[in-house]
Amino acid sequence: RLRKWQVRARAQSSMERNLAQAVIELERLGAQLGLPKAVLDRALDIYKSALDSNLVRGRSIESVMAAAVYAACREMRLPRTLDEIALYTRAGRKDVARCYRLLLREASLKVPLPNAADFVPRIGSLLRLSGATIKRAMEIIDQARNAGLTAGKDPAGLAAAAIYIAALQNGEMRTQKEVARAAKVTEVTVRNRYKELVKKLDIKLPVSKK
Amino acid sequence: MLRLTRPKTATLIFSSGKMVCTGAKSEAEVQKAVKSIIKLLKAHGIDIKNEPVIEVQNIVASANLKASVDLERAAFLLENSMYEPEQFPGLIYRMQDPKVVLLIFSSGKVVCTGAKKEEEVKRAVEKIYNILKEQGVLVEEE
DNA sequence: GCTTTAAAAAGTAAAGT
DNA sequence: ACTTTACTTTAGAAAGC
Repeated sequence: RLRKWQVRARAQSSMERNLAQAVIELERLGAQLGLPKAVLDRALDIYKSALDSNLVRGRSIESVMAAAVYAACREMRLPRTLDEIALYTRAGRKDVARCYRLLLREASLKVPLPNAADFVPRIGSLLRLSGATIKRAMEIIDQARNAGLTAGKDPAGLAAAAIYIAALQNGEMRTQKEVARAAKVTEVTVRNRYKELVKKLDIKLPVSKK
Repeated sequence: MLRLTRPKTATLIFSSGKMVCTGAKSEAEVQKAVKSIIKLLKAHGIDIKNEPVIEVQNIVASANLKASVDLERAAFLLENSMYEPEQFPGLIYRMQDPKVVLLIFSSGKVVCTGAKKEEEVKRAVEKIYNILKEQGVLVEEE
């Protein structure tokens, strides 16, 4: 009986130690990514459930926490790409992605599909665009979705293209390079998405150059 | 661990005598590849007395459903699926009956992997086609 | 668990013209 | 801008780390 008690105490203390380090990791990630407290709280909850499902065994606290943060961001529709989060962790994005898949399967976590519109506000504010342009970009994304042009495409790339078009239409032109940098995708991706949107949604552009 | 290429295959050869042959398009191609490898080994003074026992471990096949797929709805409706367009454009569907994994794309193209028999591939492709059709996520065109 | 091998799908990326 | 090469995902076996 004493043995049983000791085993339980040992397990509990190791869990507490793990959690304590995880919180330190969470605070570091949260500060570097500039995430609101609500997201961090949710990430901690996800991490705790992962801990209870023993899925942290054998992998780094760092990657599991990064995966939990990514999941929390998606749940709260606060766009952060997996690569962005992986940038601040020692483990590579491959490891974080693996932990994220583990959370989905083993911890039966349900995360909503990423919506390109969720990326618009942040990209828009980085480019100091007006509310009207941001609204317009979201409308374009809605149209694209209804036209079935979003399947399989990177939401960040779609958001970037929609913003590029909206800005052009509202006379707040930003270069493809600027938009690409803000959205963290390449110029080529912005260009490809932009061309497809203009063609298939027959969007008319103001005095265009090419 | 050596690597050779002949009839468009790559083979890993282990000291135990076991080999892993990949890249062949048919079982007949595997037979040809294994025979030529044995011939090659013998030519280099390595004797092989037993006949090779060949087992198919995995078949990778591509198919075309000839209809586009609404991946967002499919991801929502299918239980064993994973769709993360941020990381990969295809929907990953783990089928239990023929135990295979299917990568489903919005174009209607499909990749089936994990099967050990051609018949399983056919069954799996027909099965997802019907599942997708019943779920109303197939947009027949053409 | 990781490593190596091959192939397909579609998207994104990077480098060289 | 276009092209080429390459990497993302999936499965499976082998033997060793």
